[in-house]
Amino acid sequence: MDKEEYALLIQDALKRNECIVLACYCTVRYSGRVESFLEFGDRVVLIKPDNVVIVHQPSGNAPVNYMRPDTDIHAFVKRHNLIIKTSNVKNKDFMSLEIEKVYFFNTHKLEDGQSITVQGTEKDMSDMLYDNPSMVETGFTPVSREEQTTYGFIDVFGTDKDGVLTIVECKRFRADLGAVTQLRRYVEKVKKSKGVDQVRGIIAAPKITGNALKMLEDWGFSFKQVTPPMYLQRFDRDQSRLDAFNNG
Amino acid sequence: MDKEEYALLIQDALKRNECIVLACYCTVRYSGRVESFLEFGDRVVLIKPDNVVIVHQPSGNAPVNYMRPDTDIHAFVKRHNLIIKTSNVKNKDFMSLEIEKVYFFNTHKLEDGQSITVQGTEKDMSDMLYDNPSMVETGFTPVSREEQTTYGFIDVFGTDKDGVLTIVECKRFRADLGAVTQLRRYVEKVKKSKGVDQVRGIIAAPKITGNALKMLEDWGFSFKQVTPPMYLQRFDRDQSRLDAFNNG
DNA sequence: GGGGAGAGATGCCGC
DNA sequence: GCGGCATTTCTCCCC
Repeated sequence: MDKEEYALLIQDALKRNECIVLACYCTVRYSGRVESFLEFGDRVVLIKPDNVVIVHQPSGNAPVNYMRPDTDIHAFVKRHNLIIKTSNVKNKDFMSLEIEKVYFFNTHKLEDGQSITVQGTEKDMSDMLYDNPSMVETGFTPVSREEQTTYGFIDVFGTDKDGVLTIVECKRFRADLGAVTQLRRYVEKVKKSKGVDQVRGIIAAPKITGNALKMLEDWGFSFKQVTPPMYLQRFDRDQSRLDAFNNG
Repeated sequence: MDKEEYALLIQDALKRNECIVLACYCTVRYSGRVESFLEFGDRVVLIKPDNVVIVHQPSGNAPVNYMRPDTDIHAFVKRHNLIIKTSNVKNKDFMSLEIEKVYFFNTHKLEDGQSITVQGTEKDMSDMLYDNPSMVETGFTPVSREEQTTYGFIDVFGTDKDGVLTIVECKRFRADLGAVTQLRRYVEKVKKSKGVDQVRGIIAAPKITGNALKMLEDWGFSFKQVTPPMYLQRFDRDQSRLDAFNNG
């Protein structure tokens, strides 16, 4: 097919708000938060009805270049190549594709009103600790959850068996140095805000890095190993369900 | 086309290591680091030669679900629907698509040995400060860059006009609380490691959040406003080049 | 829109 | 593989 025809097909599809997919041999130039250039090679281009443009190389998880929603998209032929020139003035983003060859091209009207549901997030973990405070330690009594406005985003906030204010910071995977400094900021905020000397800090996570544990102990905080609600449980103790997933 | 045929086409394309793109009406189920489910709707599926699988809804920048490289991919028909079942045992990741209708389908062999080149990263910014130390402050003398092994990843390390050890932490966009705690960790490490009382800390960035600035000053550090090499310069003062970009 | 924090973050580099 | 960190991070939520 002629490149002029592809340019027209893209223009029509954009007008009809269709999704566009093409595979091609092209360069990619981007200018915005950084400047980047990608020499000629084979790529897949996805243009969505909300005017997102995504460019993928044949390998790798992440797109090599992209434009965020509400991008202006123009397709035309210049010097015998198909040009897709995109700009998002609001984001100060610009991307341009120079396409020498189109391998395949398709468009279709796509509609999808569904939203993904996710379970096993950090929020689920803090809910678990709130509902099962003994998982933190004996005598721990939660007072509030997601104390956002006053002290920051404290996951679980309560008192220990001696009535001392205690802040619990949850991490879903592995607590790192950032988690410790985060906890420390909360503890200091609460100390100042409540005017008390003693506020305990606990990190609850399945694991913690060595440096983070050292810094945690240097600051007088402690680590409580907690397995999040469904983290790897399936794989550790319900092999039959795993098999069902594989073969089902 | 029959769903059995699509299953065969996918199997063949996988064998030939081709890139596969399809638009379809499907559900997506994921189980791994979390569990997620997405009800029937229109999506675009991209399968790459390195066995990455990416699922996009018709809107939004990011994929709604994905599988990382080296995923096992199987396509077959079950209960009149096309199933794409993927698993990555190493990552303990599982994703399954149930496809009721295929809108379009394409495969092609794609090859790309190119790598993207990027300018304007934080590394470029620390290079600029290393080469132009007066941008930090008068009398600043860089000693080393990327002091990685001993103290962490210090961007620029040097001495001020009085010979006091000075650590510069660069941020490409806006420095936040995390940047301040990061700087603070470096300063403390260096103090301890070198056995000196006084080590200065400077954050160099185009802007800084209010809370971060307050914490910075509480800790006796300082902020130096630095415009990164090409951040927005094009837009501010070279309108002609911008127009050139827009018009091709 | 700023600001803070999570994310199935990802990806890179160094040890 | 762990660990620390940048990312055109993105996204959500609250102020």
